[in-house]
Amino acid sequence: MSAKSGRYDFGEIEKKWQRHWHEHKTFKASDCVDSKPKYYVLDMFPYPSGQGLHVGHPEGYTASDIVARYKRMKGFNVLHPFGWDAFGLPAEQHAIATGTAPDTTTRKNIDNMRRQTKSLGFSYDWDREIATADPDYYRWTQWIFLKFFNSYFDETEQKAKPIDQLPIPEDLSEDEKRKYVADHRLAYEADVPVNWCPALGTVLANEEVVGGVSERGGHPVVRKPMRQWMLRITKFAERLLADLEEVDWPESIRKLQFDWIGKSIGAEVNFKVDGFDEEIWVFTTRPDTLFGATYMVMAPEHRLLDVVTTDEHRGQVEEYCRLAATKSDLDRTDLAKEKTGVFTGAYAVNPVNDEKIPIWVSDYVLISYGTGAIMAVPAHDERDFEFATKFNLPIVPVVEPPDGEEVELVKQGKLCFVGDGRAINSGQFDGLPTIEFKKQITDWLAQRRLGAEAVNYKLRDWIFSRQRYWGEPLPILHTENGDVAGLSEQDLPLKLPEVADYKPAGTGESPLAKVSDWVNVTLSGGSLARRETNTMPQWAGSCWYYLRYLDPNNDRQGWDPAKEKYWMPVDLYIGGAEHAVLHLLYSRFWHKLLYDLGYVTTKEPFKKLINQGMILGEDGQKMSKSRGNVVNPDKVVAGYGADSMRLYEMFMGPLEAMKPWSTQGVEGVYRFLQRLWRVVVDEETGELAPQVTDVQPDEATLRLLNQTIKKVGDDIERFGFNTAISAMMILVNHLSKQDVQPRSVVEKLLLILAPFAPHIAEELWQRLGYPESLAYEPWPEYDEELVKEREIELAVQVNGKIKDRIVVSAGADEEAIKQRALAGEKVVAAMAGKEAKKIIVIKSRLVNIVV
RNA sequence: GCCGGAGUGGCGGAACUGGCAGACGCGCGGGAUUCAAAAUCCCGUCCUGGCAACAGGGUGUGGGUUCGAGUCCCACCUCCGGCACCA
Repeated sequence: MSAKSGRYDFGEIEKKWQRHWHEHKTFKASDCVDSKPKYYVLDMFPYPSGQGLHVGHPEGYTASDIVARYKRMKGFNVLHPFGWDAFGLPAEQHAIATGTAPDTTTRKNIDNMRRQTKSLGFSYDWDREIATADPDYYRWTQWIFLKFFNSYFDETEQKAKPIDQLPIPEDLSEDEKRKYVADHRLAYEADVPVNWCPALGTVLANEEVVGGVSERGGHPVVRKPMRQWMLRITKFAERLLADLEEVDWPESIRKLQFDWIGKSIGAEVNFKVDGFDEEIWVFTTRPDTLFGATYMVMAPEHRLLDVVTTDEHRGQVEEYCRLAATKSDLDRTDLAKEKTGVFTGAYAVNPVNDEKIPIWVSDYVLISYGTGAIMAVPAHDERDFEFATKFNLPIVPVVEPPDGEEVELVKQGKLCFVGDGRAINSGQFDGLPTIEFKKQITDWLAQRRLGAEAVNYKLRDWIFSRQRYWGEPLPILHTENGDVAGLSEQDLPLKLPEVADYKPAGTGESPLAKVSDWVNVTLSGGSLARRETNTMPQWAGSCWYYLRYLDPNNDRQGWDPAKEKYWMPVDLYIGGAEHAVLHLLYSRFWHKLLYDLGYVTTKEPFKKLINQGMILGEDGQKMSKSRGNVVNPDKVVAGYGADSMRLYEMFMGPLEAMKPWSTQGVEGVYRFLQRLWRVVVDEETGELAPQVTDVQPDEATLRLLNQTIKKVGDDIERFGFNTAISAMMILVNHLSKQDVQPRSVVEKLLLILAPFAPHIAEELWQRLGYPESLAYEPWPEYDEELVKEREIELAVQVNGKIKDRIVVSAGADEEAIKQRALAGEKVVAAMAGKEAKKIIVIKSRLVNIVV
């Protein structure tokens, strides 16, 4: 045991204050307090993995915690909650392998990660902790699903409405009515191609398929249409796009969402099929190139393909389609660069010139975009050009490029040109500029009912079901007469049943299908029904968790409207960039439904968004078990304490940047905290250091203190935590060199350090004689006058090179500065007798003498 | 291929709307303290030449604008991230 009993014992101190905060409920957030402005700081909640917390997690959590603690000191009523994204594949896979219930695994993992999270001293209101796999939580996830199921989208008002307000055409039979309603629900069933692995008897997610075979086991995977639940997110595409204008998000994330939604404006054009009473619609963004359409391509899955194919070509076409079905999306694109396709034997009639063009089938046309068929204009589309070249199809140029040497090549059909220009080979439209031509031809088509302006989005409807056990059951019944009914809200939650084993049913159904006494239901009237056995995807619970935090224990509503009105929107949302598209888009989508139905009052859920960067291993590589470079937060906390861990993660570099871990770097901030400790505490005795007295600080100290208070506050506001810490280091370095430590300076230092390193700040604050926690102490003010220097050193340049330095008073006028600068010996020497042509004086910076 | 972001000492990184490049930390070198070590403290540390004063060079590369460029403009190189036949 060391003789120095007063050392910085972070272990004891951190335990003590974590207990204190817990027992005093220091960070309990009070709802609807009108005397203070509110501030809602949210972390992206983690999946409770068996690996436990990763050093990447505390990075974002520390940043948000600093803001939360800072805002409390600035007088805000802060909501800072935490919870668990508890449904997920790993627990289910563990269950399949070991038989342990996912619920058991998940609880165990949550307990461990909660312990780890608490050990870092974040100021969460733990009374609001939630877990998405908890029936009291997923009851409301199911409730929102029923809102989707029981709503339709009113196109004219561009908003969701309750399904009972849907106008139904008069002359429909009961069956037709039911179908009409089903077709308008925002949650609906459809057959869509999914990754089906016959060997595993299950459907795989895209990331589980590598090179056409399953990631686990390497079994073949085919695209197979299967019945899935879908959410009609495409109806909200326009609003999801438009409202991106309202959020304060990184430009890159907004762009990502913008591109993901992928709006394009063009026209749909009707081509008759020669010799058939059929017509094929195509979508194009370049209706001005219609005269250059020399063939047509249909996707292998196109409804009319089988109809138009001639007997002579049927064998080839069917073989091609069969092959295409075995390709994953990835094979269709990346791996198979070379275009493939076969002729169907059929011809379409180009509506602008009545020319017959051959119809081909190729998988470079996607069934899921536009109409599933295209008019091919090889002269002005790279993909069509490649295809036409390979299969010797004609190339007719119809756009003359503005100028440049490639004009002739384009006109000869030897070069593909995709830009704007003037129309050629286009009959009466010749000479029109592209933009004008687009308008005219669209009108021309519309008048003849051969086409119309059309908008398409890359965004697809969301496949909202998984053939899994460990997810929210869809609250749906399939009745004997073939009807699909939502459960009534009183019957929620629909809990997951216990199952004998977690293996998939093998039929493509979830393990729930094997639980017959759960699946089979007798309705009140005595008729039978089957429960939906699909469960929701992992994204579901995270789509609305920020709302449940507002009122986590409410068993009558998902949340109290008054609390929603008070707390929303989330003022600051911090999390990883990997959720840039899906999670953020999906929750925006859910939020908009809830907005339309009047359950929330803001259009957008998250006002400001920050993405923390990834933390790499000490070797600069991505952390992974196989590389053996994973840093365990528990070890860091045990070795240096939570305050050092927090401080180091913030000191590493800008929050958004990707940066490598360095254990020696942790030691650096640890030394900083020890130095601070010794400024305040006598290490030998453990008493308050005798140098800490009530003296007035000297001027240099006072100026530095004021500058530091200003810088730390400003830096927190702009999330520049690394530079804030560096400023505090400068102040502590300065103080540690002084013989006396003015109490007033030390106290203010502790207050501005508290958001970063709260345990040591609380401990020293208490040792200075304050009985209460500093969590709600007002943030120190600074004196603007004391931030400015009294005397300033200026560099004196001659022709841009520094030759001398002068010290002037802060108020010195330009003329005086010039005189001082010119008087210096070194300057005189550097000017070598020449006349000063121009003298530039930048007050507080430098003087430049041009000769 | 397309779209973002970034290139600054041995390392992580600072540098406000163009104004003293390298703050702060790590590492390294030297010293103090110590029987010795750990810890701590002090000094030094962009590169080149010089014992030194000092001189010259320097923010991925090449140009440009400017009294002055890490910062602005043009062209290019490299790395990272995302998307990937969306007609």
